[in-house]
Amino acid sequence: MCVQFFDLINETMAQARIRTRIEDLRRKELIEAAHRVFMQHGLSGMTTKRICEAAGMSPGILSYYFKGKEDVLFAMVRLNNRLLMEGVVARLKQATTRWDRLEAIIIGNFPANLFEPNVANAWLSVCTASSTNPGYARLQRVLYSRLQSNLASAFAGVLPPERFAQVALALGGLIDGLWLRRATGEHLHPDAAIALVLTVASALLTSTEQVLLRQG
Amino acid sequence: MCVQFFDLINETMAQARIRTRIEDLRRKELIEAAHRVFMQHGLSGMTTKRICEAAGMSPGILSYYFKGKEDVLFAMVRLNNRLLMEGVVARLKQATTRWDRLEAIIIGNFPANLFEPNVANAWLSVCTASSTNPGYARLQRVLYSRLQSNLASAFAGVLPPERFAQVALALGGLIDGLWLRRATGEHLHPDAAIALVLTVASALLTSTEQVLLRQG
DNA sequence: CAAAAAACTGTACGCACATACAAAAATTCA
DNA sequence: TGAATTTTTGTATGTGCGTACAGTTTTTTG
Repeated sequence: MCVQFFDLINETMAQARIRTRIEDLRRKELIEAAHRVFMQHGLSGMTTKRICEAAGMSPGILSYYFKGKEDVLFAMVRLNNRLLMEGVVARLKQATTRWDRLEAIIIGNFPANLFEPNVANAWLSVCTASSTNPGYARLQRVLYSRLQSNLASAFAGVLPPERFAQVALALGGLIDGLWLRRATGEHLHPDAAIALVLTVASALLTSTEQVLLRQG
Repeated sequence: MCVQFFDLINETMAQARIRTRIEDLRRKELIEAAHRVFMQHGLSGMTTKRICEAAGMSPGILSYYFKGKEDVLFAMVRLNNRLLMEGVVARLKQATTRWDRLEAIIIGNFPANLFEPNVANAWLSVCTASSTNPGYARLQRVLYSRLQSNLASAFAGVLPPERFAQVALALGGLIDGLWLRRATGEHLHPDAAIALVLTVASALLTSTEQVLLRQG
């Protein structure tokens, strides 16, 4: 969930007008600065002033290159997605059996360099804000459905719909819950989180189901 | 987790000075108004103005009866705890076997009248804020340890420490994750959530462990 | 029924923030 | 080089917020 969270459709990228090299550079710098501030201070602490400061620019520059704060945030989310989804997709492509795909999804949801309190808190910030902000809510929906379809690709043909819904909710919920725990500072190694989710997955699936998953 | 969340030690209550009847009444009204605002708008939307408005009073009244906004929040949390914990405690007392206790804990974590997007969002608000606010962080720690000790009382003598840690993390994480999913508006009946957590618990425990739990 | 105390009102102050924008600096171009 | 354009700066404006408090109304008291 959390990794998929950093995803967004690149629609605005497609209709982007031609820009100067400097404009592209500055936008990139600001987005990266926003990313750093976001990770360190969370969503509510991500002020325009801090972003500009982190980028080494004057406080008013943001409104010159972006429509507003939200604009930067969404650009930032796009950037993160591009970086993070590569790993997940690569893992999924290497997988041969359905069980490998399941493992790839779970492992991909706990990247060692991201499963940290700061990142988890930043993610929580957006989860919380999505209750009032339609933009974030839409984002959440996209990410949720991506995890869902990833899991569906792993379980396709093995689990009946009803049972798939149960397993997917358990695994997805557990993944989210572990990120939430990490956000509160609980000491939890990514490998331990992966192992736990896999343990639950094994426990939840019957032996015949597991055989099917490992051979398909 | 979420139910325990509304818990707080009644220390400030104990050292409370004698108050007029009106003062107690107004404080109560303001706390209940804060609760309503909190549930509807989340933590960040819980402004003093809105609270006073919801209580049908003038905007400055809050600073007359409370030290500040935080003061109201913590009073509100105390109130919620008193209301909600009664149900959980009652269930725990009726339980005879350890398995009954486990069921009581899980059921108590998904009260039908509370497992709703508004409440879940409010809970998430505080989870998020606890990363920066030490007061909220302390609250979180108390609630977490309460769930942990509740689970420990159910599994005592049956699971070795290491295995208990695993099961407790899985169940606690799943509970949190399901609340988080509810916060995003996912349609999820409390009974379904309870059933899911119980299913995972059954799947995670060996048959001999389950026998021990059901007879102790 | 005054006088005193309590309860309440509305406003004003200070702060943090997003955003807009005029002016200045840097860069490009002819 | 000198004008035109782009880029950057610093600040100003407006908003929303928590809080304090002087003043007003209501209640209690003797």
